[in-house]
Amino acid sequence: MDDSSTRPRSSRSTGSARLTDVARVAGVAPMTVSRALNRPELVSETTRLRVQRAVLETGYVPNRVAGALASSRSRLVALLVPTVAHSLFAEVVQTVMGVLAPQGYQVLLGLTGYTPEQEETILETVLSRRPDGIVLTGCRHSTLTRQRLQSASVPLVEIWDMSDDPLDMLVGFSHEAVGRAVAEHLLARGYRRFGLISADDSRARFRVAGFVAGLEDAGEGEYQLREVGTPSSMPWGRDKSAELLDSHSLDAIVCSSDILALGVLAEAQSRDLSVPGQLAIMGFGDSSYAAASFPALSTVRIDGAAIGLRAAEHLLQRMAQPTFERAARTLDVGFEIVDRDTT
Amino acid sequence: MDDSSTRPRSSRSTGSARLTDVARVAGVAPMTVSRALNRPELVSETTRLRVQRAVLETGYVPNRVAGALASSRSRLVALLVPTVAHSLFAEVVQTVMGVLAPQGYQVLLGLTGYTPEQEETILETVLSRRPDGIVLTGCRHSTLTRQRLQSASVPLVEIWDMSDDPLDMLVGFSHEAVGRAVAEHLLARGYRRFGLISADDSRARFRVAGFVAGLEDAGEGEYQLREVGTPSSMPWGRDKSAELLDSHSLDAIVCSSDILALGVLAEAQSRDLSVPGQLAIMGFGDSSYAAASFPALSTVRIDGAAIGLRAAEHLLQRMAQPTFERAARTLDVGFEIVDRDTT
DNA sequence: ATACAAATTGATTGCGCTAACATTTCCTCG
DNA sequence: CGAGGAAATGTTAGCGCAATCAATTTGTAT
Repeated sequence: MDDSSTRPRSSRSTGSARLTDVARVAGVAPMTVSRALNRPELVSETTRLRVQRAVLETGYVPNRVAGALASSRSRLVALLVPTVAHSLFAEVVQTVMGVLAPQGYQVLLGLTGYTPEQEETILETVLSRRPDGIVLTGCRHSTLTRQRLQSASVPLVEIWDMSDDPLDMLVGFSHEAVGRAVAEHLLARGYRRFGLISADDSRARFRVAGFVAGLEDAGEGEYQLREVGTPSSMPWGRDKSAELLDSHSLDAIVCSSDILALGVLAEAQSRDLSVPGQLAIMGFGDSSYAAASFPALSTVRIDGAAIGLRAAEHLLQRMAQPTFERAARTLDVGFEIVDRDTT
Repeated sequence: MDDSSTRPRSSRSTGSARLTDVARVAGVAPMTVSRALNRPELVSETTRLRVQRAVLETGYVPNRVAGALASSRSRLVALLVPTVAHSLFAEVVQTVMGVLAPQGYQVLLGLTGYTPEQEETILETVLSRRPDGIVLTGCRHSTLTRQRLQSASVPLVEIWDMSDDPLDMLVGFSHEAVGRAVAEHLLARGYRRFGLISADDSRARFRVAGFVAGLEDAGEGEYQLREVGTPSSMPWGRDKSAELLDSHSLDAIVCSSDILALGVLAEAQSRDLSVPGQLAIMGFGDSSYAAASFPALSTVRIDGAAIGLRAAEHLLQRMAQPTFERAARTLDVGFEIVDRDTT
């Protein structure tokens, strides 16, 4: 009999169909419904179909909140990036989600800005959701952040950076190496007097440090540094380059992002400086528009998709085998200097 | 007494500190700890401090999964966009999160691609988390999607589109109106023979339809349409414009995104066509690089930040007052034709 | 047929928290 | 100084699901 008319409900219930409702309609035990939905291979074909029909009839939508509590598996991955308003991080988000979604993981997105304080706050709220895995941008975290991550013992991938002692897994590239490579590249092309325009975030600073180290190693070149606030934008690039050009005689300006470089380019054009004849310009990121600017922007290409892909894959592997391989795994995806028409 | 040495734990427990552990250390009831953390105004100053100290001592991180189950409030907002690899949607994500995070809401991100099927799948998994609110891109949903949204009765904002019968709240602009406005604008400038390069997503198609309607209303102009796949890219723009220019004599090419327009621009330059003298080009979106291309790209500006902001605000209001004002609220944020140097 | 293992289904219990109500403590005022 | 109410705290009982183990059915070999 199917007397589904009366069902007692406490005042705290949400009112929507539950597992037990489906079970009653299908004429099986709640546990069997749970299995039919989550581990169909444990259930006979006939009951599976009956359950399926009952689900449709009741309009049942599983409550994964309850499921997560009961099983201590949230099927949630936290993804923490500074921003999505930057195409490189957007690419990472896009790729990570593309890999995780088919595996049944949902993504809890967190924007940390560029400050450790915000990272700390957001990490706490994120951990309270008990994610099965975390992808975290950067390797420099506050002490509290490191403590929390360690005691949470959640599979973790740090991305977008290199470190000698990652907390768990790591997929990225060395910002210092980028800076050095750019320095060597530009020195080789004969540029000597550099302006540096850098965002005030820690990774951009590492690239600057690498650049300076590159000059020192070569024993050549001099530089002027200007920092800009976040988010980087064309006006920042334009203003700071104007400042630099007004006060110094420069061969080249190196920027911590393509968008800043575009601002520099605009400033150069407004001064009728030939690029790269009178002023060379170097960006960072190889954004989609870098190739389309005129002249086409020289820059450093970072493969955000590769980082996202590998990070997600590592995470999946670790989540599937939580105990296996606790040794840190580090992957350097490298970078590439793209020599277009501004250097 | 503080005999916190032995605490019985079932095999199903996760092992980390719970509310009861904090309560024992603080010497109060679990419920008091819950209140001290979630509704501190209900708790005396002294106990609040004792609880705070106990939290630090135990390293307690609240389990919001359990909290959500018990209270039927997840403090989760689902945000569904086609992609974040497009700066306009990234801007929406950025803004929505910027508004919601300070209010204690976390964001569950879903990428729907541009297909109703994916939207359907993702919506189901999203609903299983029992979000307190949903921001959904677009107004055209499958029947199942509409049913699910209605029976879930979750505060909902549809964005990025206009509709006469929104499911709940709506913040966007009319794609048809964009198409018409572009048609009128270009006709007024004397262009008559148009190429249209459009992505194969429904909203881009509406803009095309609007454009065509604009031509028909004016009784002037002719057009050739080419559709491209997603994601849009410079090569798509370049290839399709080459195809169009090879077979037709055109005054202007209208694209469904700036990145396509950049491809058209590249093709025009490779053919030594003067822009806009021999070929005018129109983009869509006013991406950051539109102003930086050479010549600077004419386009249609959409204020993604405004959409995200208003959508989040509407959602917050509705979530705070679930029963109040069930009447649909619609907001048209409009758009603006940005006339730069390619038209 | 009978015994035994494998496959399938069911009953119980608890994940960690908060709603709802009960109780105690504190304060105010006649 | 005790009544009465407000403020603070405690107790109980789930939220909806899956881990666990028990019970049943099915299949198979002798």
